[in-house]
Amino acid sequence: MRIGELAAHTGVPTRMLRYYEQHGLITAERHANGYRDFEEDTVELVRQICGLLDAGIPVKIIKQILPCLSGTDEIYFPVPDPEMLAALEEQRDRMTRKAECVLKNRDAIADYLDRVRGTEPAGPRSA
DNA sequence: TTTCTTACA
DNA sequence: TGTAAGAA
Repeated sequence: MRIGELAAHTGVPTRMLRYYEQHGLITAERHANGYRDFEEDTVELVRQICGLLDAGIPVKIIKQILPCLSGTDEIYFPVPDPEMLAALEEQRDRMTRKAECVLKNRDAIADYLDRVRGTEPAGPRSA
């Protein structure tokens, strides 16, 4: 599929998709006219990359764990390299802190909404 | 119309 | 990341 379609399927702007490709996060074939041709699988890959990026993981690290991403959301290292493990531990901690912050803000917003709406309806909250 | 590259804000 | 220009 072309970049526009991939963008439509993933919600990621073409600008970023080209950026991902530049950094080797995703790959694409080329049509005779120069247009990029992405595999169907790239849709899932882009979603995984987004998740990682949203979690605050730098492209540099993503490049390292990319070959360890299975078709789903598993991450495994056949041969753990100490440097990478250290980087991953740091990322894990950052994600933990970020998650706590997100939860905190979610509750604050949910609380505000409940009060503004008067009382009854408590919006859908997972936890 | 859509995409390409390069470059600036 | 968004947007612009010129070409295919």
